[in-house]
Amino acid sequence: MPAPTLRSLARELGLSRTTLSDALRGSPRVKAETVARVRAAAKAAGYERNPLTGAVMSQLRRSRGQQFRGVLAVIEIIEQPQTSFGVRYNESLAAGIAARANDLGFKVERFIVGPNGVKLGRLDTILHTRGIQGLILLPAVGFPDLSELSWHRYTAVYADYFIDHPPLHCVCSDHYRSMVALLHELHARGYRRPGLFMEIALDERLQFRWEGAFLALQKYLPGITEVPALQVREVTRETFTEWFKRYDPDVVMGHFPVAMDWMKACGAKLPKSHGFVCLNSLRTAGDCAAVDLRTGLLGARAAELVIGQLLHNEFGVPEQPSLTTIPAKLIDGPTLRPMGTPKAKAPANAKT
Amino acid sequence: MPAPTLRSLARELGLSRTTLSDALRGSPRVKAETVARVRAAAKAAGYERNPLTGAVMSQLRRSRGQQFRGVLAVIEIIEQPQTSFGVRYNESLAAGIAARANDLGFKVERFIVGPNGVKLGRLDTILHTRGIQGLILLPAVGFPDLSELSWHRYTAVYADYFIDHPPLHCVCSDHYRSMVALLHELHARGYRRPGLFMEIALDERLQFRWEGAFLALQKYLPGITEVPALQVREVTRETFTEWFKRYDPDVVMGHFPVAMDWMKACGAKLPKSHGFVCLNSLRTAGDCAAVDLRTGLLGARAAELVIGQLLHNEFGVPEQPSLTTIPAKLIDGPTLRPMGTPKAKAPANAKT
DNA sequence: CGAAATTCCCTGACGGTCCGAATTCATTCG
DNA sequence: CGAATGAATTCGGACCGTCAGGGAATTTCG
Repeated sequence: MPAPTLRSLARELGLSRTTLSDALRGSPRVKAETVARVRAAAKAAGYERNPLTGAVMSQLRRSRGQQFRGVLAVIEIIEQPQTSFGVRYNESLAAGIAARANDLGFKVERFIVGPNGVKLGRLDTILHTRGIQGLILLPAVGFPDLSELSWHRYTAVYADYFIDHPPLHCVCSDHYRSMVALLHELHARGYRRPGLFMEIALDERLQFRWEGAFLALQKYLPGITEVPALQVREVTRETFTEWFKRYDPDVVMGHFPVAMDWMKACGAKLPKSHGFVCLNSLRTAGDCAAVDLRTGLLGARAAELVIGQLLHNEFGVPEQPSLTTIPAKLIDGPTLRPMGTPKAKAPANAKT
Repeated sequence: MPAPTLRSLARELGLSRTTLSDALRGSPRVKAETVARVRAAAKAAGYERNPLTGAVMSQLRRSRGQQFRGVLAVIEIIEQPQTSFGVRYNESLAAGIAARANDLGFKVERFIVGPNGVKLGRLDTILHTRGIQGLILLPAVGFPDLSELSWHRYTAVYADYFIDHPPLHCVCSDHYRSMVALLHELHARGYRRPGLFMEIALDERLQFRWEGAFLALQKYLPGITEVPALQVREVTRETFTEWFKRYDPDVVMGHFPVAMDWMKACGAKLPKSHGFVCLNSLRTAGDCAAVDLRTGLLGARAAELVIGQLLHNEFGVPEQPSLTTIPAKLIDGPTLRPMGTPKAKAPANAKT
């Protein structure tokens, strides 16, 4: 059975398509009794109005091709003061979202939930009155709870690993794969004692994907000397220096570029004697090799997903949430030996 | 002067509205020269295509058609004889694909590439003559190369972790997350010496995500006694038994249910003294706890992605491939202690 | 040279909206 | 009492950009 349309439904009821349209939108032009009859029949026939279609038609009809844009809400949940890095990360995501949304005929509006923004209940009414149905949630500290929103009205994507309240589709960088690719690259450049330092909280929210990949690859890349990862609550100069001197990694990976100074203070020459890679290019000033998490692309993909769902009239919490990931990319820099550089010590009896 | 519309512009140029529409979207139905002329005129007149309007219209036109909207090709690349498990896995995926595709008005057809099927070049012509544009590639052993196909005609998804020739969107189970969830569950049930055995080849194609998660979580779950993973080229009774006796894990995870027999032969009682979880429910006969990789859901999601791209006229290799994953689910079974069972040894001085 | 394939463009139909016109029915006024 | 006014409802026309199918003109091939 083909999906019912306004016209087919009108024929069945012996009314005109116009009356149906007006009735379903609750126009005062139509008698209340007729409205009720039409709505009941529509429900019985399984007719579903696509609000986006309606909006487009309306604007089209009214204003002669004047550029009409749909609206996406980009929502930030800010419970505590943000770090400057967190701000950069979210801005970069938002820029990617805005760019892709614009290509697809949407504009974005930012909302902030929390002490310095609106309450969740207030957001719900704002979105409702503005007719906004597509939401993109920027990563929040901890595990946010948005189950209060009237989800039957919205379709949404969370730009982080997972969210349980409610369980939504997520879009995030593929940290595991990125670490794997990074280690392969470093290995190809001749590094054999890769070291990883990290604040536990950063990796914990990723379910330790950075370290998980690091541990597994240390085992399976040929010729590696294992260096235990430095995982601490807070990375300080003292703990780093102690670790660095004790295990002497030939390349260091971590989030904080300041570690380069600490390494130099230990006598390391970058890139001659040691290498360094920052695990997030947004934390650097461009003066070292770094991992680009492709936040712009992530935002773009998030926008695509939400807009696709809007066009297909899919609202509410998905039956089965999925996670969409994009691998990161290494940005080369002056803190790494280039490819093909002879290793510090040429292997005596190399055996591939 | 009011904003120009497709129709007004068409009148000026002496063309039909359809030709304008096709030209502006770059359809191959219109001569290149005409396209250029139209585009120039549109620019001069200040006509701007509204992508949202176009998308909505397209959606509307298509959905109105009969329920049959096209055919998806499900393609298997079989270079070597398949294992019976491999067959089950692919069949389960295919079933999920077919079900979801059917809901969305698509039919599926199976194709086999390889010694017992068609050559790649032949497949290309078959797909072309049949007018099939949406492809879903089932997992292949190794890293298949499909770059020969005329990709500008197709839109595709690969049902595995990654493919480089060409780089396509992929859909796969989230093995890392699944292992994390499994270890948390086992921990909650009181197990403290989880053990993992695996054939290297199985984990290698997943970039060691099973073991990566295992290694990381062993470090961070409280009260765990670490048991080294048994990673071997081929799991035999001898190697398993030696490992099992030496480290005495209190719960064993692995792909091969036969290990239960080997454990029993060592004196283990399931579930009383030891637990067992099979890492892929398709390998079991339903007689043990197992991880359900949700192949049906994966197939469904793959179908959704391809159909979404078809409906949006997105063909060719994506600009940036992404990976979509779905977490697995533990199927409880008689080889695990239920929740809340007192541990074998109550901790003397428990400290949460 | 005739038949078949290809290239290129057009007509017709479509869904949901807005606006003006048409229809019905009650009320008011000459 | 008949006609005019007005309010309450419903309908028809026109419109947006798209898609499916058709047809004329050109090229290719037997």
